[in-house]
Amino acid sequence: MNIALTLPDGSVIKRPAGTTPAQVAASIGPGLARDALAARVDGAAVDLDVPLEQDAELAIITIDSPEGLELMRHSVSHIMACAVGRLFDGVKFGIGPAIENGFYYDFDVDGAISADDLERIEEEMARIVAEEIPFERVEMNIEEARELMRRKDQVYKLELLEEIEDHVLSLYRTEGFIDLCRGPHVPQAGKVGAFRLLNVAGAYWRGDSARPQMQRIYGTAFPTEKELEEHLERLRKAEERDHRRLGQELDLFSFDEEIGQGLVLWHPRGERLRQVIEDYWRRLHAERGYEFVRTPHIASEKVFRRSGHIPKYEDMMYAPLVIDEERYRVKPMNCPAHIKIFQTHTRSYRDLPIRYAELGTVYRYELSGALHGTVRVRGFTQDDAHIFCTPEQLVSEVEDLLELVEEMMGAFGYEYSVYLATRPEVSLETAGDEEWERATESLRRALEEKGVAYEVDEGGGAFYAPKIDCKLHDALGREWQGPTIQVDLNLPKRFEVVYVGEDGREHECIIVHRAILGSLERFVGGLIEHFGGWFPVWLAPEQVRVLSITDEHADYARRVQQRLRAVGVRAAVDARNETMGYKVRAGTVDKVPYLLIVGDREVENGTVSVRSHEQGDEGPAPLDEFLDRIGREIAEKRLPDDF
RNA sequence: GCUGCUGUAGCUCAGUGGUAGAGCGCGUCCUUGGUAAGGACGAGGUCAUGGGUUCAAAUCCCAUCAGCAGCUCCA
Repeated sequence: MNIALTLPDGSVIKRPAGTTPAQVAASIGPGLARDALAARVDGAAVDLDVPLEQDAELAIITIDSPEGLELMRHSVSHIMACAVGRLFDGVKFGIGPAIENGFYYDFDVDGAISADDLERIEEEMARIVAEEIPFERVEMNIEEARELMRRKDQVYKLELLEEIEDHVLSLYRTEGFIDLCRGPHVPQAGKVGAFRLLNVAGAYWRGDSARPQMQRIYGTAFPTEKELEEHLERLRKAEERDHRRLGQELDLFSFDEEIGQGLVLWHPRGERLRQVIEDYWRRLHAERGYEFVRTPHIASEKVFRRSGHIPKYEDMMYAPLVIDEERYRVKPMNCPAHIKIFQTHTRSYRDLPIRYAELGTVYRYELSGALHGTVRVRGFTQDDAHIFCTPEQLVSEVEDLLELVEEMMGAFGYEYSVYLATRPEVSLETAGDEEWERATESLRRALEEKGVAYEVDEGGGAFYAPKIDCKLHDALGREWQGPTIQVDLNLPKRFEVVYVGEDGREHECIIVHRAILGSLERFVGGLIEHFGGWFPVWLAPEQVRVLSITDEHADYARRVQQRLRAVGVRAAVDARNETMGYKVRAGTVDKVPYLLIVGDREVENGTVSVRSHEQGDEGPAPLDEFLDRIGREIAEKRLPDDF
């Protein structure tokens, strides 16, 4: 009896029942036979040797598809597990999935797996590949599987089996290593591409810090050695952009053991960068009717009890300071203080909206292992603001915010995507369904009115607020937490924040809590990586460096510096007794966007010889012309060409 | 916080029981130079901190502190 197989191109072929996908692939061509890893039959992924018994849609999976790549990586994780089983005694296996860009496998072994072991494991894997060890699918019922894993003393697999309901399940055997697995897998180890083990780290069994910690080995695999190399090259490139590395190389910030973990020391260059950002931030906020306030770093615990932060977030707050027998806390947020300022007067609806902004430095406890450069720290500066408004004003306030977000993020060359995050499952109950609904609707309306494309993040809101979250896409294609706009449903009630309405009665105020940059520390860290340290001119800590060719040109160089400084350009002079090549290199290593070389010709003609990061040597230009040009670039916040 | 790795000059790193090293940077001198490293000489170290083992510790052991990777991807 023949069955009809429909191929992805729509053609139909007839084959005897019992034909396997491998045979079909072979009949189509030797190339496909060689590249085939698995098959898709009526949408379900299966092994190549599964007999086809009835009419079906059939697609051969090769390494060139995302699906094939993932499958191959998963198979490599099994090969790695097999190798680890060969090399170490009494290994207990956890799980080993394919992940984005690679795979991992968790092992429980005596002692630890070291970075040196990775090489041995890789070599063993290479042998397994060379031996073309087959991947054998074994089906058994759950009792047999349990018996097997009991016999092999695979406690983690037994635990996983506890949770499986299917009666018949599949296992894959790669020589001595047999693993519960849905499959499919490559037919034999020789079919996998180029792989590399990357690192080993601890990982809790099932991500639970109460459970045993296992050794997780991460690896990556690609169809070809070339693609693998390209990927490793990308990893190296990302490392070169690491803000921690650039922060040191460019002398932007540091940390010090005696100062404490997660506390940033901003050096002059880093602080200059920050101030440029802050000045820009202040200007935009002033233009949009914000008023600036400043509030203390510590406050009586009373206020944080009232705000609800102590009961909810005490774990993240620092221990109390006792002052005159009263307990104080280092502030973890600025909101209560802004509310107190609001409440120093009776507010009429005529006064609203009131927008208070503060670059407020707050301190929060983060697990020591979670700290990361300036991106995850224990003390950071929020670009915080609270908008006090009437319900009627809410939509237009949010619209205004969306404009602000667009303007600011554009200036830094960020694209971003927008999410409307709705009420989470566990959420503040003092605000009723209706209130949650109203606030969420206002956010939605503002997005619609502004024509902002957004996705709904169902249940992704804060405990106390629906919000609009923006995720920034950086130059390396990664995502960063960006601007957030939250309608606070908690604080107005707790602090009884009210205004007098047209009707002469008190009404509860709406408080919008928002941050555009988030934390200055994190934002600057992200910017460093986004630009790889080559900041656009408007941001660069040192915008211009004037290089004198010999001692005789030092005075002219300093005059040029003065002219630049007079128009607000951050300029330095390198009059060191060194060669031009040396100074040009130094300026390049320091990532200064413009180097101006001055020698006899320039002194004589009142020019500067321009070397820009983007163009290289541009030749001489009259100083006035250069002043115009850089002034324009700074005013326009011109971004590098590839942004 | 947990697991593993790491901590030597300002930076990057070598040194693995027996007198502390290199390159870069820094200083001085020579050199006065035209777009990514000119030459010579020199200064610079409680080898993260505190204990321990040893005739002897940067090196071995313990603790502490800090940094790095991961702890999110699930049969």
